[in-house]
Amino acid sequence: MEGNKWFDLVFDIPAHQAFSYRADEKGEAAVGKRAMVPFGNRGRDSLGYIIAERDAPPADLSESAIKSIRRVVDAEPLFDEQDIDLARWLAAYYLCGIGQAIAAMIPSGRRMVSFDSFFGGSDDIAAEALRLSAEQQTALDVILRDSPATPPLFYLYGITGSGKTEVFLRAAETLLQDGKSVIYLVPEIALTHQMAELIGKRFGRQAAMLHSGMSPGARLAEWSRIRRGQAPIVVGPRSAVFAPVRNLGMIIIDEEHDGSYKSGNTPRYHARQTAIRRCSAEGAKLVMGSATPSAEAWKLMAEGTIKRLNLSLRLAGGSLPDIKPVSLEHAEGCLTAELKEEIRLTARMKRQTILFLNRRGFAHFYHCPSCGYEQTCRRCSVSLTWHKSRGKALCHYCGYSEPPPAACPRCGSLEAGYRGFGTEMIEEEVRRTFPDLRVRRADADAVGKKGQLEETLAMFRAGMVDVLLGTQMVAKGLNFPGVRLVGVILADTGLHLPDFRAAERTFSLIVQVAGRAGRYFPDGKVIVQTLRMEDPVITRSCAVDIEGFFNAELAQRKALQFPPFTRLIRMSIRSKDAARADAAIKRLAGIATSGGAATGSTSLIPPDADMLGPAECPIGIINGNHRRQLILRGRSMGTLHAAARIILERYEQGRDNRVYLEIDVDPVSLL
DNA sequence: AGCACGCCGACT
DNA sequence: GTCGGCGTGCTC
Repeated sequence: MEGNKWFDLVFDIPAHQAFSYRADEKGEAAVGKRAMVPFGNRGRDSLGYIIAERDAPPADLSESAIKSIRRVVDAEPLFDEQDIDLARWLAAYYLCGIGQAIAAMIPSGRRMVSFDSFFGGSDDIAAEALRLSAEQQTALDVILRDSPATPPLFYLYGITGSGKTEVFLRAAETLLQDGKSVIYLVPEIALTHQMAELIGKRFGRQAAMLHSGMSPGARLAEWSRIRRGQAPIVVGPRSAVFAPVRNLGMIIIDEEHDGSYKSGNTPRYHARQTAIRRCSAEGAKLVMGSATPSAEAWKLMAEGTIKRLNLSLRLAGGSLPDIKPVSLEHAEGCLTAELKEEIRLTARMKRQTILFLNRRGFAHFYHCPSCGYEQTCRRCSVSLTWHKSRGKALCHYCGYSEPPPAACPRCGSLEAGYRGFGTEMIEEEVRRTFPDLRVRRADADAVGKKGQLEETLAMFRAGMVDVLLGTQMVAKGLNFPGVRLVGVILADTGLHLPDFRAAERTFSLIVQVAGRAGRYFPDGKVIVQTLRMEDPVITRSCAVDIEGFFNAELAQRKALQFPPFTRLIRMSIRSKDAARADAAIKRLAGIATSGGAATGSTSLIPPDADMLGPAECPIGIINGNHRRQLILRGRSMGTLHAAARIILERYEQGRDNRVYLEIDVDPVSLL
């Protein structure tokens, strides 16, 4: 009948199918809009994404079974065919529902909210008169040249301070002049602001920012502005890879090695992988950059798939700081004599110190020397962490706490106590050793309150703090001109983690932290304290020998058949009930190796692949959830995908409702 | 993912 | 007799 329309909708559920609905009465429905519809037995209407229009209802459905769209949410579409295409790819690659993929791509705000644009709507654009160095100019020329590769992949490889950002911005300017759009991805930290400020100055109102701290309504407003073509350059963290720019010319991935480019929840997409796909579908270039590339990128550069562009000089006149490994073996506390001496010297020079503590792994745990007892969380099986200010031992995964034991609970020894290095303990030792210095701590505990981190960093930048003590968050990308000394309290924490990327992460962390020192002066100094002076990861990171590190690391990965030489799909099971978790992972493994009990057929694992596990996860219990995992490992993602799809399909029939299955394609951490 | 349906055991 | 835990299956 003329005027009658039907639409296919998808929902944010694991199901891999669309549902057909009759058009709404007002006739506002259209592909790309969201709509409220009755769905299943749910009490209230569900939010669906309209992905297709049709002239007739599906043949296999009776007319009466089809419900109508109740209300259309959006006045204008939020996504188009190209976006739906990308969602289909995401769903197929990351093994999730199409609706889940769309939901991850689209802002969640229901109504647009006007907000103070970060850029203040200014039109005056600061013209950078800076001349590029020869290296920068060469890199820029290569990036802008037509390339036959699809997509063209480039990597600005250079030490911190070598001027990567300027090359990115120049390339962006040129593309914008050609009427193209640019997406500039940054890691998910304070860096977004720093970068946004720079880009706001440079591009004025043409720039848009999609920040995780924005309200859903503000995000939606910015999204619409981008979609209308009013902001051809977009800055943001990983989700900005979905920014609805028109005529995409280039995606930039700054600090490519950063772990925050991989999503931690479904769909667990990687912004790099997604960017490659987008660039290839839309004919755009992909330009990445870092001083410490990921192993994946390094291998692709070695093979020539990614064109490597070297930036070797520090522009501000500073040179790479001297990085000195120092043994912590015979130190009394957690500060070696060398480090203390340098802190003193730095203070006398009226300059600043950053002390970096990598807390992961085994920092500050309760240990009994006579019987070996360790105080661990009864729900999470990890060591409890001693927090002196609260007078409690805390679990870092679930928040469980216990009072400190007076004596060893198992053998009664009075020699038991807390060992290791926590930020609090170091803070105390630094304050005790240097009573006249102004010390501030920046870690997850100290920045609990909103704006406290910003305040601490602002004070540090303004020179009101002499020693900044902190974890990862002080390591990344922040530039403090007054810093002379960086001290790494214990470099080898994390090297013992049961994860094949432990060495890569430790290496890159040390090099990145070292880059914080002496960016603007030639006298930067880095002290790396370690209990493993001979460990090649430590010695090579102190020598900033990336070549040497990756030669060894990639040889190791190849020998052990780990990425980037293989691909992984991790399937993990989570349940409050240990027996259920065991049963579920066993069933999953059974399906993989024998096709499932019912069929009795042969293994679903492809000939060029194998299965690791099933096993308890390295952290066996988190928040009362028992965790099990198995890993499919193979040479090609194509065959792995095919196998995983069949395994999951069979697993779905007759699954236990109190068990959760999570799929991680290309997992970045196995913890 | 929700959520209802329908099936068995143990309680006011 | 019914309340309620738990497996099963569907959602246009």
